[in-house]
Amino acid sequence: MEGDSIHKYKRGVINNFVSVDCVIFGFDFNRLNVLLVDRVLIDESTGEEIVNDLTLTGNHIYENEDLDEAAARILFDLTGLEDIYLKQFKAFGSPTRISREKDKIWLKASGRNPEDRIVTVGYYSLLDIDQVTLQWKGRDVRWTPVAEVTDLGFDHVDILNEALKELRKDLIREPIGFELLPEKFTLSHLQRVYEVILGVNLDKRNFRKKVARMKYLRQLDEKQVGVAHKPARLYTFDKDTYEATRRELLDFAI
Amino acid sequence: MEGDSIHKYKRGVINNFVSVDCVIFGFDFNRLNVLLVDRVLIDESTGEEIVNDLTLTGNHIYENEDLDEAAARILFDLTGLEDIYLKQFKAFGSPTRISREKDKIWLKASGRNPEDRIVTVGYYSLLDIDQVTLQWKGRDVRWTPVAEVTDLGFDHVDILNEALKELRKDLIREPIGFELLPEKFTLSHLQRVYEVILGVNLDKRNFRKKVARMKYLRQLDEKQVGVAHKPARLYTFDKDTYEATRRELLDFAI
DNA sequence: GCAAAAGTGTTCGAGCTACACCCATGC
DNA sequence: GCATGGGTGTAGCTCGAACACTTTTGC
Repeated sequence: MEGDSIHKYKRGVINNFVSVDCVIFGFDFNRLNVLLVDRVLIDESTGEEIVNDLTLTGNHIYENEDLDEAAARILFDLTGLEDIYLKQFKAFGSPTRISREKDKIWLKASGRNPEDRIVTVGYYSLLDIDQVTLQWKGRDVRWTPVAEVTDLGFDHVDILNEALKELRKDLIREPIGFELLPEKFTLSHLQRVYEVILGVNLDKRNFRKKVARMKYLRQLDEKQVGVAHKPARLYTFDKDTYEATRRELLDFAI
Repeated sequence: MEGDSIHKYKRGVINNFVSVDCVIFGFDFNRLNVLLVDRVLIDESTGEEIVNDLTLTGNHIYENEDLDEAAARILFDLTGLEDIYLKQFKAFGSPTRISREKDKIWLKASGRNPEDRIVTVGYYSLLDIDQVTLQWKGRDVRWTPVAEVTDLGFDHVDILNEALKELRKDLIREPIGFELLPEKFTLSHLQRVYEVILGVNLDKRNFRKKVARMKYLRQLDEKQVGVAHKPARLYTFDKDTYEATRRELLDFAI
């Protein structure tokens, strides 16, 4: 996997002034989760933990690499996945982004100058939670329910919150919910995606009537197997149908 | 005005790696326009024009300045206006953003290294076209109909197109159309904003029924004066009512 | 046979679409 | 008095909201 990555993605001279941070969302049918990496720094002499918290996954860009490429590279390094839903949502450039002591200590220990001004570009990603390799540059990676995230390194709580806002907006307007599910999914699972992320309860019958109108959600001749209840029909997203039937200008709301 | 600007906005050490570009939209009841600045370079010895085209307005950020501040500063320098609708819409970071010969010549003449990698953050702005001072750093500034823009310096055509896409999306979803109009406006003018930007024809009666439902568009006890037809009632946007009555989750569309 | 989730129809009201004529003003 | 845009209502249809019961499977 790492070998592929080295060939597939450009590596080159690091740009020290611009980075990309990825907010990677996964869904476990009960909660929305975000992929975070452990940030641990131990004092060599005393054995004391100086830093021990979590961050998003991010990286400086390479000089020969576009922003979208950098985000795809980070996502690939972290998950081994490609062709994943990935969207740039906001650039963060406050001059005081890095002001907490532990962030400065961490940067110094990583051979960086904590006084450097770094502008970071945020991407969020949606993927099927069951496909991920939880390893990144020797650091532990873990899924954490978004609702339980309280503090993160750097300004990553801000970045996560902005990603969430954008995700909620996009989820309402564009068909992306199933990006968090396996390729074949049930309508109940899809409904859960909307309920959990938007924090609402939806009526099952009304939801299904709505789906029936979306021709691009295609019913398959397959059912769930091995479940202790009436097995549900499986659906899939049909991209061609979506492209063909999407109405460019829906209603507008002033 | 310039004096104010120097006091109001931070000036400091320039960050050479990140810039902000502003796509400033104005509306003249027939067309959507964008504010562009002339880029002219004349060979001192021969008197020959080496470069003569147009660009968006942009600038490097200062080290002590946030991205939003930089955008507001640029907008202020260019228009003398503050508290104007301004929205970050996308970061542009292709390593080949600056590859055309005339862009390199221009940068060299401005004392920059054209091989430097610069990531730029795009903002778009909506304002009343009649309030603008058309002067910027000694360069001529002009309103140009968006439909007539064919080529611009650097990658500014890409930036403009992305801004337009974002504007159209936002216009449908959020009440921002009147940002392009004077504080008091008629419903016909508002309707024109939607028609021109979205490229559609709207029914006058249906449009007005819709507006009647939006309590935040408040009818004033004032009418147009000096027009050669029945004078129209004036409306204004009531921000408090908007904040109070906005429904956070409208309908969702899968 | 029981626990668990799948699947299905109707009624009501709000809002979208389409469509045509009279009104107030300046010149 | 005429040219110009302002201002208004109705009918049909689609879609959203609310609401309860039967079906199929594993155990």
